[in-house]
Parts: sequence; structure tokens; C-alpha cells
Amino acid sequence: MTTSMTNRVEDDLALISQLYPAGVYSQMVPQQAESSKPRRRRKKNKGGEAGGGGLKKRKLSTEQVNLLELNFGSEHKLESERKDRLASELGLDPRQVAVWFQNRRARWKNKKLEEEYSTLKKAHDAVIVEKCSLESEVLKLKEQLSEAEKDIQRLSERRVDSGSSNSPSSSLSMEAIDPPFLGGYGLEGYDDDVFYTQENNYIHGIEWMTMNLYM
DNA sequence: ACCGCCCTTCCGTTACATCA
DNA sequence: CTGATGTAACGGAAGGGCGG
Repeated sequence: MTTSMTNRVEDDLALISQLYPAGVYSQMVPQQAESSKPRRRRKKNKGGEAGGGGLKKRKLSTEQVNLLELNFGSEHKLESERKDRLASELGLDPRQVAVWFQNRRARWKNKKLEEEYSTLKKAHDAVIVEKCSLESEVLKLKEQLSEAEKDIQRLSERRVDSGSSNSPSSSLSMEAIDPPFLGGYGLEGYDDDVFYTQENNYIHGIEWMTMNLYM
């Protein structure tokens, strides 16, 4: 929190450094340092010259990187003993080895985060697909239910009609799937979901439908 | 318990190299 | 030449260990 806030301030200062010529800026810094945060600016290193004047190795050789990678693979942390040993093996400054490990840990962390993100995204996508499939199944079942309810309605209406007209269609099979006798009370006490049998036992509509469909 | 010093790690950034 | 990308290096904050 405080770090990022200071960094924002530093960003502003860095921006200032781009807006003003280097010489002007370098003279501005000490003045600002008195009132606010001092900002040390790294020197540009044109022509491979380090700040001190010596030649600066900008890129590590393949052999150096390979050995560093090998060491990083076995242990991400770098104790000072190992750092010194590695540095002398590679002909590098111990500080360079420390910086390399530091940057390598940062890269490793980023890569791990990317992998975790990718894994989570795959899981998320799979859940979304399953959700869609379940939703379409719910829709299908609702349609089936609606059709079944319409059938029940038709059948109960036909039952009422056949009471006066003795239609020839009231065959044996129709008897089997007609709604059970509702007694002398008409449809007034008729519940949408419950049918009463002649024995005054009741079963739910869906169960009744299922029973008749497979009888 | 407190303080100052040193060392290390992490984070954000900068400078530079390399490549398309 | 230029913008994107990778990486070595830096600066600062924070935390732990240790002696005074």
C-alpha cells in the first residue's frame, strides 16, 4: 500500500525527468529531496559503460544461465554461501547472482499465476457448459410437464362429456386411462394435482399418469 | 523491551538488447 | 525506424536476526 503510493509519486518524478533535459532534472532532484522524497536516478549506460566506468556485461552467457537455471530448479532460495559459490563458479559478482535469482523468482511467480488462471478458467468454462446443459434440460422437462397437464385436462373434459353422450370411443382402453371416479361432487373439490380413487385413496397426478401410461 | 544495524526478499520500475 | 518483449539492474519498503 504505502509502497505503491510512493511508487506513484516516483512515477510522477520519473515523468518529470522525461519532460526535462537530464541535466536540469539531475539538478532538480536534490532540491526536491529536501522537501519530499528523494529520488535517486539511475544513470543511463550508453556503450556498455557502467556508472563506475567499468565494462558492464549486459547479457549472461548461455552456460551461465544454464547453471543458474539448474540451481534455481533445485532451490528457489539463495543462501549467501551458495550465492558466493555460484558467483565464483560463473565468474560473476555475487550481487549479479542475487539479482538473477530475484528476477527468476518473479518470472516463476508470474508463470505460476498464469497457469493457475488458465486452470481456473478451464474449470469455469466447464461449469458454464454444464449450467447451460442443465438449463436446457429444465426447459425440456417443463415442456413435458406442460404437455402432460394439457393431456390431463383433455382427458378430464372428455370424461365429463362421455357422461351424457355414451360415445363409442369409450372403449376398454379408454376406461383404463380415464381419470378415476370423482364421486358425486363434480369437479368443485377437484385438486389440480390429486385424483381420488373409488376407494377414496389418492395419488398424485404425475404418478397416476405414469401408472396408466405403462399399464 | 527497545533500538540501530545489517542482510535478505519482494515489488515496481528503469535501461537496454533484441526481434518482427 | 519503431513498437513490443525480455531481462539485467536498481531503489525502496518491510521483515528477521543479532548485539548493545
